[in-house]
Amino acid sequence: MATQSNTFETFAHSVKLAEPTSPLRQRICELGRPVHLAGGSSLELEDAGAQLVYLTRGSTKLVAHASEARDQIIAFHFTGDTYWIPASDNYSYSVCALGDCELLLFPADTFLEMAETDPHILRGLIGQMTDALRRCREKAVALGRKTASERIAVFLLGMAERIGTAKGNAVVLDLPMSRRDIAESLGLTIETVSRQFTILRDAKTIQTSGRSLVILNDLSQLRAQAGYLAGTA
Amino acid sequence: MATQSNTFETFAHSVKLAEPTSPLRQRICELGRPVHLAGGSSLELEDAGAQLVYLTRGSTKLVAHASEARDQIIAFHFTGDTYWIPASDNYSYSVCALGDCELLLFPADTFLEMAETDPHILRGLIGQMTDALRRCREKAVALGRKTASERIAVFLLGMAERIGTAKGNAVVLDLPMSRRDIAESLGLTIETVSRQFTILRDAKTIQTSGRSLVILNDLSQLRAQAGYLAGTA
DNA sequence: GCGCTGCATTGATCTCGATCAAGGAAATGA
DNA sequence: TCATTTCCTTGATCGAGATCAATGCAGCGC
Repeated sequence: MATQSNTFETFAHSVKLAEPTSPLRQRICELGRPVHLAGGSSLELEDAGAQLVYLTRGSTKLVAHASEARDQIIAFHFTGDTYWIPASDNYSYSVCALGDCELLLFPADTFLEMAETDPHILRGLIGQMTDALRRCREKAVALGRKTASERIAVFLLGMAERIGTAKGNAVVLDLPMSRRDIAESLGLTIETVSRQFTILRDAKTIQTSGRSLVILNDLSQLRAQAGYLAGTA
Repeated sequence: MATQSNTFETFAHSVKLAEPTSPLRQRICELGRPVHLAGGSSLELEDAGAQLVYLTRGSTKLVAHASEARDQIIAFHFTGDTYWIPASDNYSYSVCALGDCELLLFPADTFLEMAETDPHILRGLIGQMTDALRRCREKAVALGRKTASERIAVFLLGMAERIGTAKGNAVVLDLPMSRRDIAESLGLTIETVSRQFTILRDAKTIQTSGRSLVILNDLSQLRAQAGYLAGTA
């Protein structure tokens, strides 16, 4: 069907697969399992090893499950992102849809085996991974050394960059994740997140409307609050 | 000189470079800059872009500098490790020697350009990066969701795996990093780290001798304290 | 419309780890 | 050997954010 071939189309473009006629490309596309995930539902992998995901449409959260009811959201992903789900080790990992999603799922080891001969794909993957690593390291700094208000500023700026739409000097954000998700991503509680939003609202740095709409009125204020190294653009 | 050629030798082995006669291998080895770092001294990169490091001998810490005097140690590395130093973005990064070190420094972009045609090397790099990413994600869980005592347990178990030597049921650790380093790696203060060591010592879970020697007497106790997912080996 | 349910906000209190402040032990150098 | 410095440990206090507890509000089915 049309949607499905489109799925492979955009994926092929994203990882720089060879032209459509290439046998490698065909083999890889056959490997990919298209999955539809309804909002709120999650992909439990039951120790199937590391997976490579291409997110065709929608937003997901990558969650690490620690002991008890303590989850840490490792990363959010949006339409067009390619990312790894690690095999479960000390924690188990799952992907959860924030809204309805379409994704392509590849067993990472088989994918790599197939791609072994194609430097283009490998190079593309390395790019994806350096990106993921950079983001994860920045997250580690935030979780290890930042206050609640700094973490919120970092979060909002990060979201602005990835899913914000400019509107004059302001940026409009339609957040697909709940307050709980934000809290679990930032190592805080829902209440703290909510209080920080209130503070920013009172300071006119942001406006909110309903549960998901946030307007960032003062980006430079947010940057000043983010605790970034002075003199960084 | 002998040491230097050994340096390249072990590096070539680590990233699966082709046999010694290969011209690519020669070019890559010429690209690598051997650096000696005295204990405590650090490699400031002054925004020279991302770097690839091969640590021939010694231990290093990879530090992210956030605003003011707040540093977060992203990772420790030991003899034989290959790792990326990200280009500075919102934070600046530096590598600091915990003791005397020998390392090989490559500009990441040039290295990748050269390696572009060699699937073996690319594949090796992907392996390194998935490892780094897994560790960084586990660190994010620890920093975001774990108590001080859990973090210490995670740290000790991690070190045991990487640089511990088994001694019967116990593991002997000769930690190359200071309490301050441990604190900066775990998002805690020196005092808290010290207190947690004292608690573990009082519980006979560990013994210490001098500043750097730690003996882990009860690994299963540490594992139980680490807050790992139940039922994980 | 109305009531139900789940999410978000706000307030009161508590707690873990940070901060402040001394001591004590180990490495370093004369 | 002793002095100096640096690092580590221990104690007392403080505070940011967690926890506990309502209350408010948005979305949804009826």
